[in-house]
Amino acid sequence: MTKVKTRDRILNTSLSLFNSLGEPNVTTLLISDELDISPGNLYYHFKSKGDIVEELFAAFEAEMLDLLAVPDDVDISLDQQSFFLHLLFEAVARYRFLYQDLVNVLSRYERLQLRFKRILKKKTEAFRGICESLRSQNMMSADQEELESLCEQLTLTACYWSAYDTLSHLDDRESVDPGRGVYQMMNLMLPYFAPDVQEQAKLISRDYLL
Amino acid sequence: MTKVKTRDRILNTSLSLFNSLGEPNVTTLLISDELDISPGNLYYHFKSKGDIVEELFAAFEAEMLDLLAVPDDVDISLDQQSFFLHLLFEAVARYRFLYQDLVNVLSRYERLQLRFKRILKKKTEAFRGICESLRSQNMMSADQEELESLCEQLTLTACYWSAYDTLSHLDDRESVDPGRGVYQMMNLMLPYFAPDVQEQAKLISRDYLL
DNA sequence: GTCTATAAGTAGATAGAC
DNA sequence: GTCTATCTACTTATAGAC
Repeated sequence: MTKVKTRDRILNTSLSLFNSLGEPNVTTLLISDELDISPGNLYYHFKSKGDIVEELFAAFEAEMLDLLAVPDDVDISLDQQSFFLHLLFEAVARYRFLYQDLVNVLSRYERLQLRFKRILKKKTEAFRGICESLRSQNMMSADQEELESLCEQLTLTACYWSAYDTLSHLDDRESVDPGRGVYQMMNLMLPYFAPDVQEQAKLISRDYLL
Repeated sequence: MTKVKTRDRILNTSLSLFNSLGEPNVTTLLISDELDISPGNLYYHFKSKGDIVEELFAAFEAEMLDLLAVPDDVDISLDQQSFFLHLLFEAVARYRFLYQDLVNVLSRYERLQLRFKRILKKKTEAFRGICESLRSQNMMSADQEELESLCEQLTLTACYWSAYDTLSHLDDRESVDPGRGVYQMMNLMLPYFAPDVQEQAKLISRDYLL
């Protein structure tokens, strides 16, 4: 049978507790309690709480870098683009504990700072790539300054939408719906689309509102 | 001479430490140390750390509600609008500790949740008011759906710009420049402005880039 | 691999003298 | 109003038995 290893159970449970309670509020004791194992056992698998955080971060990082490795010499369709956004928001939502208390987490685990910033930078670059692809297909028009501002706005929104959304229902922090985020991102780009593309984009984005 | 009361010194120092180190990382001992007073003395003035946070929050809330009490039957000019944004970003920057670890702070001081959400709501309403004023002056055009999405985006950005900006320089967290934030907010509205207004808005917003 | 027991450290908060 | 001393509670982490 599929017997999940304790080590992985610790990671899974930690992630889920971090997401729902906030990483700083989750003690190693709570994690081991939730798993019905002893604190000592937890420390057999991870030499510190920070190690758990770092390993979760590494998984997040890997997913992100994989997702953001967009080939930049290919024409991108609106559908591909919204699908990309969808995946992006799902990934962020899965590791939302990082974003919810970002400054706090990054200041206590300093080694993550640079790596997080690198991901942020890649995100902006990916958005720039997408916009430039759309622009080269005459689906979008924006001057350099507008584009720069837009891509930063997209990065900011990709980061903080889930945290902002969480505010609306701080009571149950289990569920997060990535749909609204995608919708919002599409709306950010909308004004820069060509008229016919706008219509198409509106239809796609509304689907994400469920 | 102007002898500042200990109570106020505690508030000022706490605010400044919260902003630069993050509220969860600031202990009552650190605050009293910084002020060269004893921990006991601090607890003479405030019966708990939470009380300090709540009092700072109350000041933030008062400033915000005052600022957001926009009369909604008056025509608003672009200059007034950007000035409003400027004040808004300054106020947020002054209490940025709230935003940097928002979920964490609100979950530990539950009584602040509703009040914070109320401010958020007022913010969105203020933006809606401004947009509708501009719209009634034919300076702006947007359908209801666009406007709703835009106002939410403005609220999100007003909240998180300073935290996002902090990421770029996590090393020195003393200084925050509200200018970029205003620029970014103006850029969000820009596409919905009438052509001549756009030109004017671009000039204004660029001034904020310093 | 897993447990129990416990050390070591830190945070928030209080008591009582001056 | 301010100080010193101290308490309680909690968190991370380790030691050593099974």
